[in-house]
Amino acid sequence: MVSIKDIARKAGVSISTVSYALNGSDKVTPETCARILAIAKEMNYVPNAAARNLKKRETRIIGVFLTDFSGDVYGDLLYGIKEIMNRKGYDLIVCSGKQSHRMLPERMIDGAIVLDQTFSSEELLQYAERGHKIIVLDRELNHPNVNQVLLGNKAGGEQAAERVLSEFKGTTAVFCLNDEMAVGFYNRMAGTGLEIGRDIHVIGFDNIELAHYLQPRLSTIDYSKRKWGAVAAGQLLDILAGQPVENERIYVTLVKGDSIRLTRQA
Amino acid sequence: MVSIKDIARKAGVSISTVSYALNGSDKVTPETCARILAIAKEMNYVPNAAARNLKKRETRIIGVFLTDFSGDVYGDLLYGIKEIMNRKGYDLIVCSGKQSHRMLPERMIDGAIVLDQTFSSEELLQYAERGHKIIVLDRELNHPNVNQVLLGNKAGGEQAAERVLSEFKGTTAVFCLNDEMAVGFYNRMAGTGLEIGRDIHVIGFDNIELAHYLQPRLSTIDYSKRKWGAVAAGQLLDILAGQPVENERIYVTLVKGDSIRLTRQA
DNA sequence: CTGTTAGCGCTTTCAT
DNA sequence: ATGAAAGCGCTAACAG
Repeated sequence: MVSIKDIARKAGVSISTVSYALNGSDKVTPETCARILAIAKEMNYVPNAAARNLKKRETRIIGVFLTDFSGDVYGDLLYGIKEIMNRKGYDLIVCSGKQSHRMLPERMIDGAIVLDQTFSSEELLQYAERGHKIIVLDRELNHPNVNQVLLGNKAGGEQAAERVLSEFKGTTAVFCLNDEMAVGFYNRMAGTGLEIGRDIHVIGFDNIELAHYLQPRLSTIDYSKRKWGAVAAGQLLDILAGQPVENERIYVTLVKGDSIRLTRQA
Repeated sequence: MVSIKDIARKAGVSISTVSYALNGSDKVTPETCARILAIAKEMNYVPNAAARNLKKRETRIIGVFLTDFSGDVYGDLLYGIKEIMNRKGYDLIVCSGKQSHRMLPERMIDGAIVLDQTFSSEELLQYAERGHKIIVLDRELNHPNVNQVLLGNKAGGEQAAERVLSEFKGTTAVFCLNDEMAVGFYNRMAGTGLEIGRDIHVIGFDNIELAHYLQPRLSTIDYSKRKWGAVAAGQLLDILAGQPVENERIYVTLVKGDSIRLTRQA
């Protein structure tokens, strides 16, 4: 493994000069800099992340914690996060499972975006208390180092559901937690003689792609997953920079399908 | 940030004793060990990953590189990988995008599983040449530090497709790269008057959940994504341990739908 | 069984 | 403009 020490030796300069050159400092003459860079390239030098992290006390990586890796929802969400993070020179890693709980306290990442109920609120609060910066997407949590971006608002979210239920005149209504559960419900209903949209009414959440292809087409609550991620990322960057931020909510809307029938137009 | 130095001071021992105690070495008496552990806990000590990584020259983390985070395929694949990795005390991080290309050379991870064509084969070969261990899922690559797990085999894979095409007697057959493309193709065909399964025949790959809900039901190539991931993980662990491994293939099978009609039963 | 010590590779003051 | 040197937090000889 070639280190700056090797480069320094070969270039006949000190390691600090190499470090400066490698980091584009203007403390080194363009000539020296160019020479060092050339030697570094020739020697296939690659900086060592652990050493840099240890010294700088930051990794420029943020972690996203998910309950699992499956599901249609995460793709856009992560895209939204990544887009914002990369723009600010932060890298993104996605983690799941028990072992991932060490990442934040052991300082492998500079901050976290959490959509994973296996992190208890006490645990997160403890991290926050130690100075770690966290955005939660799946709960409310009050701490200077924690911010939240939740779904729904007075103009859309729960109100849409409430309106649906209040206007609904049928016999049985089912409000599924999300579209995936709705799909499971569809499957369970198949062959029972009960018809969705007539005998039983279903409404989902997330508006996954599959919802469009169900028969009858699923009514569901939609929102921009990418926006959700982007807002979360922006907030994390802000609190990492020591700026105060307000909690935010992502608008949600009702996408009408045929799995539920209302008396009036929704 | 509390370090082993702080613990050592408080416990009245040296930092090496603390380190030994923390790592469960039998070089420390149970009493000393217990006392140190208690103090560590009391002080909310958490080890610093960067320092450990720097010293030990390993991170016990492996990276999975994907072209993007979306899609139905990755969930099971990652589950398969994680299951095996965690069992051996390795952590898993999932990465995507340009910045993720630094992870391996900068030694933030001990090895990589690649399903991402934005990594050129030359790039991967270069990493392998420097000693990094890699499993590729999306190409063939011959190097002692690289292994591959590809889909398909003589009994299933390409042969299924070949058989489908050879037995097919219609006018137009479309072999989509994967189910997602097939879905796009269905949508493009909608309202054209052409009927899938009669005028145009389609076969996909991956057997994503959505395939079951398409009308007509999509014929597709199926395989165990979880197995794919598990085999890849197992191979990576083997080459990390310095053991020789053989390239492997994952069996694939044809799932017959109504999007293609064969003369004989497939 | 415990302590001393020498780094791992890097950044960054401070001196020259 | 460059170098010397300290030290980030940890592990692991080696010495006692």
